[in-house]
Amino acid sequence: MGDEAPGRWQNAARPATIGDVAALAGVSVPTVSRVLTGSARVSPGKREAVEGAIASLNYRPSAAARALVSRRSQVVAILTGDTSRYGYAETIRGIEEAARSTGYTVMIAVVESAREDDVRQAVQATLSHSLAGIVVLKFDAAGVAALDALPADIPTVALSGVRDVARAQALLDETRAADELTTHLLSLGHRTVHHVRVPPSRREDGRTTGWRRALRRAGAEIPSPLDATWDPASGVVLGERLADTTGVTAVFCGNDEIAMGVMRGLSNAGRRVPDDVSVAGFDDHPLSSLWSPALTTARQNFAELGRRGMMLLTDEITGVVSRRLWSERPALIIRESTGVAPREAPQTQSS
Amino acid sequence: MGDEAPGRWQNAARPATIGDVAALAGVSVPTVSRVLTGSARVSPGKREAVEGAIASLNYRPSAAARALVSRRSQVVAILTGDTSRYGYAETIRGIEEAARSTGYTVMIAVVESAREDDVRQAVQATLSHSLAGIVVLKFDAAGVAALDALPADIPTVALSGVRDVARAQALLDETRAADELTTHLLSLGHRTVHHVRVPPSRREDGRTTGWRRALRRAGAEIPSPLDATWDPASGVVLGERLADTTGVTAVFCGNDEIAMGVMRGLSNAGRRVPDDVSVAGFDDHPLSSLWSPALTTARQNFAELGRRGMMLLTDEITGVVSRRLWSERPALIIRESTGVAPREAPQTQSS
DNA sequence: GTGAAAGCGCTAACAC
DNA sequence: GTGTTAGCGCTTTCAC
Repeated sequence: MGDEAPGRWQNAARPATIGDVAALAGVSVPTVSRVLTGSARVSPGKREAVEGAIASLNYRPSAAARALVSRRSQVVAILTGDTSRYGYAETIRGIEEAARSTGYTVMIAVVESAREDDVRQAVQATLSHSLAGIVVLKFDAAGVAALDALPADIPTVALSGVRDVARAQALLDETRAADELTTHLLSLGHRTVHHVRVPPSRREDGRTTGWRRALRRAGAEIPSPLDATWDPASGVVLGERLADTTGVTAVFCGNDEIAMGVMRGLSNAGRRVPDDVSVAGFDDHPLSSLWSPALTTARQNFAELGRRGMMLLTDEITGVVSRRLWSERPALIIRESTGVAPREAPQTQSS
Repeated sequence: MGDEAPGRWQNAARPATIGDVAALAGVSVPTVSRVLTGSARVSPGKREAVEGAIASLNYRPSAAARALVSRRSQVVAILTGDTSRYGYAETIRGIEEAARSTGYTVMIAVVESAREDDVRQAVQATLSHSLAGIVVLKFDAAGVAALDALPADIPTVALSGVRDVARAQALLDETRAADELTTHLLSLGHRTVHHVRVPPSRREDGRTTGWRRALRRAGAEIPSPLDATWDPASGVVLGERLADTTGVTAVFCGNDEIAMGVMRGLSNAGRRVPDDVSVAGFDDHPLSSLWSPALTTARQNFAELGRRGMMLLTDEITGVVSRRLWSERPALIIRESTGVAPREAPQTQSS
């Protein structure tokens, strides 16, 4: 034995197993398991021995083995079309916070587009990892498609702006908020409100629906919405175009970043905000209050949406009976970018 | 048999296993495994039978069982102090993109603070999930502490602005970029450059070091840096304070969002940017080019940092010999917020 | 309370 | 090429 290389196998990087703990503590493997999971009473003496062994071996139970045998997991997946844009990132932060405080770990699966192979790839990758449940961000077409592709037998929560009775859901009532914001603009004397929308998740998003509803109720003309991309710079071109359009005195934008682009475009074209044109955004982005002029908007509490969604998911997982719905109305934030309509609509300045 | 409730067990929600596939295809379990993993040649006939069975059973291999037996995993963890702020979110997006294109799934573990229990909790939670490797965002004190707490025997990559020879690393050379930006400001005739920094990851971050180095080299006075929080609004107060300080004609801010706050504060105090005071940021935030005046900054390609970091991790995992380092210098973006120094330093306006 | 035995779904080692 | 055997690290019966 003296010939053997010292610790050739013993000191290998193999992590300690439950068997090592049991051996060191002088108990059986199931007893260690009972201490770990608290599934049954263990005598104080053995419990201490086990805890000592765990500490001295720096033992960590294998999540893979646990998931395999118990058919349960402490991992929740987030299925989403994006991770870094403001609303998405904040929602993910909320989910992660609530998950961590409940002992879950989050896994992220990005659905690149609503194309069938992208959706299938994301769903397959997700489902192969034994999961406790799934949170789907139904913020865009990719998220909507992903939710549709999910089997019904796994705990799932949908996060979005549109009610969907089939699943547990947390939502921000953006239709109501957009209605209020548009109505506020009309109350300032604007004859109508133009609309620049971000890429919709379905035919039409709540923000557009609420805007349309408010105009219809007021009997105002309903201009065709302009389509921006997610890139704030796309708003610049649209702002310049709106500056060239007769009768534009108020613009409601799908989010604050697009609104900032639109304001830049308007100002490139010599229009002053809010003197010539009022501009409102949506979300209450952290930079909106610092912008000049500070942006009128509707505050969407995305982090809270994520937290509440995760709480609903916990209910789904544990089988707790709940309303399966959480909803909040974004609050109007009136700042400097909106004001009373100009006495007469400014004329087109270009050529 | 006719008495048995139809499909009482057969149709239970139990997902198909490799055994089900083998039975349906009329082959052995290992043969199915060989088709799945491509670990050995399988005759075309059996391969087709297996693929047919997989499709008709909608079979998905269990990641838990695979990880358990093969001691390998297709999951990489991201250890980070934050998920939603701009640089973090973009970096995570880059990691996820590169991971997905290589067949990995990402798991997120947030380290709440650099406090020992927060770090231990996050590290333990991470390591219990059998992982292929770990990417650590060393952007803040929490990330630095987490990296230190990680065992050396698991593939790891550090992402940050400071060189660290012990580990594979991707970095953005912010020291050089901050030096360049400061030097640019001095070349515009400013006698010195004030500095507002974001919370540093260590004693001092590269941005501050580069700023200090440029001032020292030029023989300029080195003012004490001002400390902002991560909240852009914290810049407003500092901007107002700088407006009250004699001799402030140029300010270099730790990131663009703080710079926007500082500009708002300066403008609250009646200072014009860049006529009275030049302001530079760092990062090239998507809104920086839309701000009025458009922000001078250094572009940090965080998404690329994430992608490159993930590629380095793949090398670490597969044992490919590589330089274990990727680095890029942020490019200077000169826009409207910086200009030549005013003829004489503006006097304090307050009281 | 505690241990022995079984087995989760899969891959690795080894025959043939 | 293909099947048989063994076993990854745990939890879960089931005796005692």
